[in-house]
Amino acid sequence: MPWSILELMRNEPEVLKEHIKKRQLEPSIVDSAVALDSRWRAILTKINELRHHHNVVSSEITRARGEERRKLIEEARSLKNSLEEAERELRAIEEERMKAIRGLPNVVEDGVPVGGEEASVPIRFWGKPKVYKDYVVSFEEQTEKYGFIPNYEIIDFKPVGHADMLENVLKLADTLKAGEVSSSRFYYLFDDIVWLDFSLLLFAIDRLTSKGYSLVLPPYMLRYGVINSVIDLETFKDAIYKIEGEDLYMIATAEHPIAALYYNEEIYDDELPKKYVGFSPAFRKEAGAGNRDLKGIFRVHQFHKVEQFVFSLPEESKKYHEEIIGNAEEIFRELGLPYRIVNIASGDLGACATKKYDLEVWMPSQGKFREMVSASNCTDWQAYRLNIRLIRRKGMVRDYVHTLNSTGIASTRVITAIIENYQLPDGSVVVPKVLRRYLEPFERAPKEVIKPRMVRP
RNA sequence: GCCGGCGUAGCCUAGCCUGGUAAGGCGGUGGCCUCGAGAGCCACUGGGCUUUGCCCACGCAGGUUCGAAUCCUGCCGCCGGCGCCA
Repeated sequence: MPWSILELMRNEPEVLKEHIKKRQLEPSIVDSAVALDSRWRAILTKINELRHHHNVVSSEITRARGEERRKLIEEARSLKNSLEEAERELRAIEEERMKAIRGLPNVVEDGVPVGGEEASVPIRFWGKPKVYKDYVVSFEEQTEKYGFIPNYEIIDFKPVGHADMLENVLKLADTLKAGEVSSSRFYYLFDDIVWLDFSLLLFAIDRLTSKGYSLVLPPYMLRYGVINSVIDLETFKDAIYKIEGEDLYMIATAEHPIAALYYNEEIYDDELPKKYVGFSPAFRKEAGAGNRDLKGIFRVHQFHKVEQFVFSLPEESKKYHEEIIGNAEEIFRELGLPYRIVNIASGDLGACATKKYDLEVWMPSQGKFREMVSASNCTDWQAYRLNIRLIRRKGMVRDYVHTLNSTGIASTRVITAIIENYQLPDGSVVVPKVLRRYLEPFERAPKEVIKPRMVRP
C-alpha cells in the first residue's frame, strides 16, 4: 500500500484539503502538489518510452555488424539526446514535487477539536490542585467552563514562582552566570536539584521498562536527511542546532533518533509492536518563543528527557496512543502532581501528528495548567519519510508502520512543577515520596525535603 | 587523521580483471499434493508508471560509452592496521 497521504492526494484531493483547512493552513498547497505530481508522472512516462526504445536499439547493436551497426549506433545516439533533454525536464520539476509532497501535513484524526489553540479541550482532570485564593476565579474558568468540577484546595499563601525559588530562596540555580557564559535559557543547577533531576529520570525509566519498553540510549546527533524525515520544517527552524562544518544536527528529543532506528528498513507484522523508552538530553533553539518563560528553567535550550516511542501496526496505533498518554499519567499521578489531559486542536497540531494529547500540570504560583507531556500519533507520516516498511506476512503485503511518541519525563519542567506544588510556606520543598528510593543510595542526596540555603554552592 | 580491504535484492553469495542488460542459495508468501502435518513440486518474493506491458535499481553521486554491477572520479559506511585520545 502506498503512503496514505499520497493516495489521498491523488484520489481524493478535496478530502485532503478539508484536513488542511482544519489545520488552518492554505488548502491550495494540495493543488500545487497535485499539479506537480501529474506533470512529473507525464514526463516520467515519456522518459520510460524513450528508454525502452533506446534499450531495444542497444540490444540490436550487439548482434549487428558493419553498416547496419553503424546506423544503429547513430540512432541510439540521437535517442540518447532526446532522453537527456527529457531527463533535464524531469530533474527541473522533481525537487519541487518532492518538496510539495513532503510539505503536506498529516491528516487530522476524527474527534480532534477543530480550530486554533483556544479550541483545544481538556478531557479529564486528576488530583487536587492547590489554588491560591486570588486564583480561584481563574481556576474555575479553566475547569468548569469545560464542564469539569475538580476537587481543589484553597491555599492562603501564594507559592513563590520556580525561578525565584531556585535562584533566591533555595539558591540552587544560577541562570545569570549561565547567561553570561552561554546565553539566556541556559542554567547551572546544584546539589539537591541535580539529584532531583536524576531521580526523576530513573523513576520514569524504571516505570516504563517495567511495562516492557526497551531502554535505549540513542545518538544525540543525526544527519540532515534523517532528522528532516522525522520532523517538519517548522520544528526544524525553531528547534534544531547544527554542528558547524559537519552534516550533523543535535536532537531536540530522543524521539528523533529512536524513530530513525529503523530508517530504510522493513518490519514484519509479527514483530510489532516495538516499544522503546529512550533517555537523552534535548537541545532546542526555542527560536519562536520570543520572551515567553524567559526566567527560570521552564523553557530552556537543554534538558534531560525520557521518551516513549512505539512502532505499531496501523490498525493498532490509536490503542497505543491511549497507552502512552496513560503511562505518562501514571507517572504524574505517582508524583502527586495534579494535571489535566488536553485534546489539542487541529490548528495547533504539528505536521506529523494526526492527534495529540498534552498533559498539563497545575502550577500554583502561576494559576495555570502548564504543558509537561506531549503524546502524538504520527500514523505513517514519519514512516513514509524514513522509509520504514511494514510487511504483512499474510500475502506479503507491503505497507508503512505507524509511529507514536510521548514524553515520559522532561526533567527541568517537572522540577518547576515540583517546586511549585510541593512548596511549604517556609520556602522548603518536599521531595515526592515516589522519588525517595532513587535518592536513598546516595549519601548527600535529599531524601525528604529540600531546604533554602544562605549561599549558592 | 593516515594506509589497506570491502559494500550485489529481507539475509547469504557469484558475476567485476576481459563492459552486452543481475545467476544461485536461504528465509518468506501463495498454490498443488495430503485426513492432517512433513517432504516434494510449481509460482511469486526492491521501487515506480498510463500495470497482459514498460522503466528504474548492484552503498550514494557524477563521468566515459550506443551500452556500466563491471572502467574512471568524488563522497558515505563497515572491517583491519597505524597514529591520537576520556
